[in-house]
Amino acid sequence: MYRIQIKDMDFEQIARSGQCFRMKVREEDNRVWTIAAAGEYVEAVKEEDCFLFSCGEKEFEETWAGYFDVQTDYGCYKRGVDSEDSYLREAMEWGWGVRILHQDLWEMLVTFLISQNNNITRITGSVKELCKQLGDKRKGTGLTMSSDGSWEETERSYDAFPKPESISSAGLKGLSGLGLGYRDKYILSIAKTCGGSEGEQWLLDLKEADYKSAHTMLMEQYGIGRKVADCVCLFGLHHVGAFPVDTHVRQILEVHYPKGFPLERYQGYAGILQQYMFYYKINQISRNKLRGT
DNA sequence: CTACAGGCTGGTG
DNA sequence: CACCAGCCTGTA
Repeated sequence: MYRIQIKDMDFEQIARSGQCFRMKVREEDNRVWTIAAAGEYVEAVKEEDCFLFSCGEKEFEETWAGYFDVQTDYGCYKRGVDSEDSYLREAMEWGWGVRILHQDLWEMLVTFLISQNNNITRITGSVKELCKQLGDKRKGTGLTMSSDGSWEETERSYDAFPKPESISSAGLKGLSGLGLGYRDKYILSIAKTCGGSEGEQWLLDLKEADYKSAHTMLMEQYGIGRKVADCVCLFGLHHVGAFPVDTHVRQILEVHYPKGFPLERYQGYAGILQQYMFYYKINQISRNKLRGT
């Protein structure tokens, strides 16, 4: 186990911000967050003023510190926002613990192909089922509270995200029943692109490319348009200047930024601000419930 | 029942 | 170029 203090971070908010679909609370104990990413698995709980992870310090530093973007000070971004911009201010206040995760590129390609013209509930279900059907079964370590009230490490099994080759060999037939709908052919196509040594090289090239070239490379792929390409850039390549415009963000822009979002002002990190606004928007319903309206 | 999901493709004007 | 019908299907 490993304890660490991380500012500006909240699991609930990150999990509900629509950037990852494999982070959820344990059914048996809703204090425990389960996180599966890039073939690894970890569980974590929030304590007084820090977080407790089920892994050791070494694994945390090698895998999860990067994943949760802990080295980045989000306070800087928040302070840089226009004090006159009340919408963005409110959004950041509401989603104070939102961060942009460093997620696996291949997983983001598949996940955001699934996300198109789709809703979060169904995306989550499809990703879960995809891993269950085609991913490796693995053993990981989780957290369980013992009778004396202290946390202890316990073994868990989980489904890893399937490799490109697993999806390719499954074919359209193997992808049916996952609730993918017409997106199945896009998933199969990207699996073929990413599979083998040639596919690995393509992924490496993508990682080395700058935002603009990466976006172009992504747009060339079957089923990937402007929005999905931007999501992959932001969540899979950590080009935080990428600013995905979906139906929600478009509505936000129409209502709150009729003259356009000030991208020039926030050049290089507008994607982070987009995430606060997106989170604020999609959780509007639960926010209204809290207010009693 | 209809409308709509963190859109994209392919065809048309 | 701009425009847009059609697409799978679960959920509100």
